[in-house]
Amino acid sequence: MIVLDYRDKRPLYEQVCEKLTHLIVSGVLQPDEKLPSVRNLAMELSINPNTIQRAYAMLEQDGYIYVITGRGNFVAQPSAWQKEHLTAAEQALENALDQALNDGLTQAKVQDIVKKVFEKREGQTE
Amino acid sequence: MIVLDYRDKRPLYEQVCEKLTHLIVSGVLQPDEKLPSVRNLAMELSINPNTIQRAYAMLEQDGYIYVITGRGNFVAQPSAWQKEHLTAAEQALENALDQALNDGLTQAKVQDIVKKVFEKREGQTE
DNA sequence: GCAAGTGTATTAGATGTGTTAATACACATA
DNA sequence: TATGTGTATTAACACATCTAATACACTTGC
Repeated sequence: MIVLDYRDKRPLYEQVCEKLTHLIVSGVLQPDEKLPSVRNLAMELSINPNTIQRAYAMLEQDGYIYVITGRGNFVAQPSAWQKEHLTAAEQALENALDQALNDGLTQAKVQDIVKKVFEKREGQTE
Repeated sequence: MIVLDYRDKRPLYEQVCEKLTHLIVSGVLQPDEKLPSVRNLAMELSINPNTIQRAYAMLEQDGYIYVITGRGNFVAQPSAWQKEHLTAAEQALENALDQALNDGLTQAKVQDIVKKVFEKREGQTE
């Protein structure tokens, strides 16, 4: 379900958080679907339950999952996270574009890269 | 010359590095211009000289500055850093675009944001 | 030559974050 | 009642960051 990258310098709980978010947003994990228990996922990834707990707490904080004590963690309805998720993604992209122009990339070069990334996608999923 | 942001979660030496890089790339600091001494900049920013030293070492490593022992640190010629700086910026933008599409932004939405950022720039420097 | 300013190196300590480990408790379900 | 669940707490360790205090070699100007 998840594979950790120990070359990644980010904290483990952040990686877990990001990968689960991606599974949720992409629809691999459906709304109301039960996530692995804290202890099970910790076992599977060979890390401490506290680290999983922290990741789940962040996911709940951001509305991606909801918790029922004694039962488990479940994927929240898209209505709970979709809007904020998209605006966050938009903000991140805007910042990246600003940074790119600050770094001296021309508008033409930026458009080239946009086109390149789009074309790379065409060849894959669609 | 530089203002640190203590709300920023990144290390101080990284902030110093980034801000000096920006001053160099944008031409505010000219080639062969002398940078503030390690001790002076440390005093000015009220941080430890070791932290400045670390930032300068990274800048030298990346080719943005050169060092003459006993004299100081100086801005390197653009030929020493321009190419790698641009390719790094291109790679960063490509990653950001990939992330944006992974996060569910449509190509149309991406183009909207690109256009918006371009227009925002027109109103400023040009 | 000497003093002052420069980069550089070293060692030690304080602090904060991430992670693990070991428990404990409350709740839900079969 | 037993098991699986989330949650909370405390301690310990590793690591990165940052500070502090020195020390040394080099360059420059007097």
